[in-house]
Amino acid sequence: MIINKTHKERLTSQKKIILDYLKSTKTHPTAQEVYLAVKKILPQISRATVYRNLKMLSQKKEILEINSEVCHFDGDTSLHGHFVCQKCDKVFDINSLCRQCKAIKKNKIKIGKVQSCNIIFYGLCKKCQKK
Amino acid sequence: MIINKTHKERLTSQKKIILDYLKSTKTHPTAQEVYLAVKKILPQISRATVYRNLKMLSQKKEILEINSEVCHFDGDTSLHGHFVCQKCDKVFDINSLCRQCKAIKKNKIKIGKVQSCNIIFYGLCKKCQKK
DNA sequence: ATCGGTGCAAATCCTTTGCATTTCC
DNA sequence: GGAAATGCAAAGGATTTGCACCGAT
Repeated sequence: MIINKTHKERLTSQKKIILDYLKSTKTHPTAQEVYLAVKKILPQISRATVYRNLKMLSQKKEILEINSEVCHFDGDTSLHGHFVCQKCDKVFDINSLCRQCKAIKKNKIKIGKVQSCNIIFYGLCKKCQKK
Repeated sequence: MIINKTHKERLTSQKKIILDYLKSTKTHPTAQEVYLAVKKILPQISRATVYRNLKMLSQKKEILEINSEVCHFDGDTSLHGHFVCQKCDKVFDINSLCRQCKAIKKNKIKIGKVQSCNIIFYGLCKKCQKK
């Protein structure tokens, strides 16, 4: 007799704090920045745990991975684009996305089934332009 | 008296072959794949040279960097998007980009000056869906 | 002849993994 | 109590760098 084991995921304090941090910030932190921020609350946390949780959370679409040159994370999973400054490496939200990108996101494409997207513009932010 | 030195870039056979390869293929190769392909023509080439040239060429916008989970390169620098299959890691071109993305690409944005963009959709390609 | 580019090997950086231990349900 | 998650340290993989030599202009 085969028993259907339900491998249930557990909510550890580490995971909760990582997710809370990402939902509360708008800075689009890197894995390293998440690690440092969470370390202030849980000083004994290891990088491995942060990486494992970030990977799991983005697989389950609870957070968004922004694959620019260095990977950033976003707790806001609504459809929006990003602007990355090539000088200061800051990430900004771009909320005005057109119908066509939204249509592609919603599977309206011949190539395959779309699950997520990354719309990134690179350039110099206002602040860095003035320097 | 200050002499304006013109640090002139040289066209080495290595750089030419790397660029030719990228312009001739539509497979969006990774750095490793470029290395292997170019190695067939120039067996003594080193990875360092490939990395150095790829970086230089994309900085000068002669090629395009596609920052998905693993970085791919594209010799076609015209404005277009990509679809990356999360199973087979193949990259497909998406040529229908919306007016708004084109407008953003053309600097019409408050956040800063746009220099390049990366529009990537992730999902399963037709072939992998059938498996 | 100059000095930018190359090849090599070592260094670095980011991320993953194996394993003993802890902790959530 | 038992599986899932953690912390640690070590491994892995991709990319960069230092340096002596080579070769394009």
